[in-house]
Amino acid sequence: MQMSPMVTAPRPYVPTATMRTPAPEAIRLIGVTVHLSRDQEVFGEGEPADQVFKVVRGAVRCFRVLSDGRRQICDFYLPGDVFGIEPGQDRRTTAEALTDTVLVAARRSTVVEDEDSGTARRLWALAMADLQRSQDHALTLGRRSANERVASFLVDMAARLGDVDNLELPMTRQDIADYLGLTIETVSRTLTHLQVSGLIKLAGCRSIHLRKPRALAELCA
Amino acid sequence: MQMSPMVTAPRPYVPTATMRTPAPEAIRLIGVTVHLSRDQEVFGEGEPADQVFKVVRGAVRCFRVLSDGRRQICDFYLPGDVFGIEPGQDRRTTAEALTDTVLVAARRSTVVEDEDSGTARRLWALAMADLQRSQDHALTLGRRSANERVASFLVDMAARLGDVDNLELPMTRQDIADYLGLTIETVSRTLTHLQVSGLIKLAGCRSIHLRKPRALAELCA
DNA sequence: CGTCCGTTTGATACATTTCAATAACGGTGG
DNA sequence: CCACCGTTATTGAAATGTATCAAACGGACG
Repeated sequence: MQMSPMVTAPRPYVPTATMRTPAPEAIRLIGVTVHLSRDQEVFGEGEPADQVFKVVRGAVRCFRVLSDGRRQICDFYLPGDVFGIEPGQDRRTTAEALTDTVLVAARRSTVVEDEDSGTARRLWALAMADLQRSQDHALTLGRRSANERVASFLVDMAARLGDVDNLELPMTRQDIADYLGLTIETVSRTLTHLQVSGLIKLAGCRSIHLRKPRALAELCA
Repeated sequence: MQMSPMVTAPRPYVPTATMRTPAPEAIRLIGVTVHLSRDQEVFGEGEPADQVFKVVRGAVRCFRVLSDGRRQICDFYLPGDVFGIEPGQDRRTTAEALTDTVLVAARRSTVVEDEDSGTARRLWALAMADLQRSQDHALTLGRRSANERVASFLVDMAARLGDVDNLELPMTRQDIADYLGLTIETVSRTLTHLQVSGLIKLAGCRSIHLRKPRALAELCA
C-alpha cells in the first residue's frame, strides 16, 4: 500500500494534440500531455472526475483500499488504454503510475458531449470494456485458484501487450498480488512453480517468457 | 449449478407499456411483460443481446461459469433494477430467475438510439451503476474475509431492498455462495456465527432480521 | 563495496474447503 | 391434516490451499 506523492499538475485543456492507433477501438484524445514518475498519483478517490486519460507510455494502476489498508487493484492500464471514466461525479478509485509514465489528459466534457463525432459512442465502448474486464476479474477473484489466477494474469497481459511471448511487466509482485487477491509470497511461489513446470521462464523479475502459452491458457480453466 | 429450462419466449416489441418509479434513476421501459418461474433462463451466454430487461417482481441472477462448472454470480437484480445491458453484441453472462419473476423486456435499440429523450443518458447511468457494483464486488472477492463478505452482502441487500431490517432473500445459500466466492457451508456457518454473535436473527432460511445493522456495516471493513 | 528494496524461499498457522452425516423445510398425495 | 419425499440447509471432522512470520537472496545504485 504505497502512498502517493504529488502529481505533475495536469492543467486542463491546453490544446496539445496527441494520438495513437493501436486498436480499431482507439480513441483520439485532445488534451495536455502529462509526465509522471513511479508511484505518482494521477487522481485520488473522492476527487471530482473531470478528466479522462490515455496512456502513451508506461502503465497505471487503479485501486481501492479498505479501511485497514488492504488494497484491491481494479485494473492496470497499458499504452493505448483509456482510463478515468467514472460512474458518477467523483473518483471511486485512486490511479497511480506503475513506472515512469506519459499520459494525455482530456476534459471529460470534451469527450462526452461531443455526440455527433462518434466519440461518445467510443466512450461507451471504452466504459463497457471496463465493465467486461471487471466482470472477468470478479470471476477470477471469486472462483479461480492461485495457479489459475496467475496463469490467467499472464495470458491476459500477453494479449494486451500485443500477443507476445516475452512479457516485460511494468508492475511489481505486490501489484500483481493486489490485482489477483493474493499475497506477494503466493504470487512468487506460483511463478516459480510455473517455471519448474516448464510453462514459463523467469528472466529477472520483470521479464517473463511464456514457453507454453497454450498450456498456460488451458490452466486458466 | 442448476441447468435452465425454457423461457416463456419474450416476443419482442408488442407494445405493452409498463413502468415503476422506485428511484430517481428509474428508467421507463416500453416492452413486453414476461413471466418466468424459478430457475428459468432469461438469456444465455453467447446469445445475441438485443433486449434489456427490468425486474417488476421477483429477482434475477446473472452469472458466468468456468469450464469445470464453477459458477460466479456477477450480480442479483431486484424489483426496479434494469439488467441485460452488454458490452458487445453477445451475452457474456447467463441470466436466470431466482424465484417466480415478472420482467419487462424492451428492445435494446429502442433504448439506445433514443438519444434526445434522455434515455440514452439514463442507460449510461445504468451501465455505469453495473460497473460500479462490479468493482465493489471485485474488492469484496479479492480482499474480504468470509465474515466480511457475508456482512457486506446483508448490508447491501438491506439497502437495495429498501433499507429495511427484515430481509426476505429471494436466493438460496448456493446463490449467495456463488455470489460471494465461497462454499454453501461457509455461508451457512458464517450466518449462524453472526446469529450467535447477536448481529442477526435467522427466521427460516430466506428470512433474516438485522439486529445490529450498524455493527454489521462496521464488520465490512 | 555496501546498502536498500524487492523478491524468493522456508516453516508454521489458519481460514476455508471438502467430505460426510444429520436436520429442517416445502411441496405432494393420500 | 398428516405422512412422505426430495431438496436445501446446517453441523461436524478432517484435509488443504493460502496467509503469515521470518530469514536469506539478488540486483540496482550510490
